[in-house]
Amino acid sequence: MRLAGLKIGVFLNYVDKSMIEAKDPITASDRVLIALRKAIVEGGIAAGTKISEPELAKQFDISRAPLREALARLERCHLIERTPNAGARVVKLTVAGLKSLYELRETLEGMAARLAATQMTEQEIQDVRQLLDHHLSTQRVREGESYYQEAGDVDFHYRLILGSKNPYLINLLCDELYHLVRMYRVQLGMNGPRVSRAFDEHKAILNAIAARDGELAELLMRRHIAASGRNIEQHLQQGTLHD
Amino acid sequence: MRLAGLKIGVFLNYVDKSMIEAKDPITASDRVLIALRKAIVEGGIAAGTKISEPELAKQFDISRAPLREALARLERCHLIERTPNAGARVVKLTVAGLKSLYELRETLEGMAARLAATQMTEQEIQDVRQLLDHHLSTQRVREGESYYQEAGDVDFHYRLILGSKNPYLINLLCDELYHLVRMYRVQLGMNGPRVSRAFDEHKAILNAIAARDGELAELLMRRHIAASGRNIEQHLQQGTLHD
DNA sequence: TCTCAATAAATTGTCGACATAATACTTTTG
DNA sequence: CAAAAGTATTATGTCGACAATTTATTGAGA
Repeated sequence: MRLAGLKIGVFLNYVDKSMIEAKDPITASDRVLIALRKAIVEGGIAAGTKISEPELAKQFDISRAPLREALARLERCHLIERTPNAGARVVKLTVAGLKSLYELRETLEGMAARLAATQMTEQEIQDVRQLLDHHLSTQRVREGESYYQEAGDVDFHYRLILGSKNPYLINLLCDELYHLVRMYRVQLGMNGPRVSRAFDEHKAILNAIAARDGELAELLMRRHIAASGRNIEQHLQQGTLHD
Repeated sequence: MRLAGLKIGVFLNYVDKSMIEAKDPITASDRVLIALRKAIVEGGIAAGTKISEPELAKQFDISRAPLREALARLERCHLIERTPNAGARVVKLTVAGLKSLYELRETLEGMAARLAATQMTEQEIQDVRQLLDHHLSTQRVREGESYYQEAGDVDFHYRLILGSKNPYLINLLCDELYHLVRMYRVQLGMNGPRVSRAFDEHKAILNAIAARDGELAELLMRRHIAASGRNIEQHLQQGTLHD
């Protein structure tokens, strides 16, 4: 399964084995990457913590070689920051960082929605519609079930991004930016009342795509992302995490 | 020198020592990264070539450890593609890849111009204006001098990107996408007649920014990028590089 | 007591070698 | 002769150890 020059293996980074069949012989580097990423995103390793290579290597019972490769990939996702000859630290969650991140995400997912309106096949659109209906009926979205909160929202955005058919954009959103976005959401306990409203917004976006109206799809997606960003920003400002 | 959470060391990837003072104690990995990147971008290592780790390590007289780190960073720039347990290959230049790349670049640099219109200081705008005037008078742009072709165009875009003040966007355009863009331009011998016209477009974009008109700046920048992309696409289609 | 220099400890960057998986080649079989 | 299976070779992934640099600690001097 290929996609215009980018192998599907790229999406191994996206969501754990559930959505994409995991590649069987996961290398040791991949294993610690997934474990470390989960720990960082979910706060198991606190934001701002210094990363100790010898300590982590011993903890995962591997050499420093595959660990360093995993760290390189974490840096690529902006989850850690490395300084030459000094070491790595887990990123801090800041208001300025969140704004910059969502500013970029708004543009990129808006672009994805616009492209999806012209690039998605009727079948793909139909599948997403079925996905939304399924979430609505089965998961009791309007009551704020956690399933939709997590996987449902992810799945919807995921399909539209893939629908753009632009491999660079896909790689960017699914691999390099998604985990940091999720880190903000998870560590700030995003279970807000926005869930049900987000569902309606998803439907509106899909309708625009089905109508092949790229401009409208982009506009609605940008608003959708912006609203989500403001929602997180509120939690971040009134939380304990300052600057 | 910091910039809202991203160290300036990031820009070491951008253009060799000329524009940003190079960090004195370059690590061995950095050295081979710069050398390899130059070789790939300029065609010294042909597109599509299989990368042999032992061979390159011997060639640069280093171990495989720093070489592999350099390769990881090259993959980050989309200059090579790695498959687990198989190896790495230099990317191929394709029409589809070029379109996807410029589709993304159009969006991102448009965003940069829009943000620059509100984020750049009057001093920074003045500096860019001075830069353009200097290029016009000294380098005889209108006759198609190669200096403007290379460094001048780079420098203009570079300053606007920095002017966006968005560290993620800056990192993306300057580190991850720029070298691949340059690879297309260099390997297709872009010395076209677009040079003088590009200069006028630069002036128009800067005027919009100076007027703090973000929407116009974005629109003009998008057209500017799109025209450049079409220009390269023509060379690519009629060249020897098919598919 | 505070500041600065010198030393000591720890960490990162690099090296050479081994284990495992992929590729190329040879041999066997239909 | 073609195709498939088995073997041989090469390359990638991983390991433990050394060198160079940074950070922490100690000591000296004002």
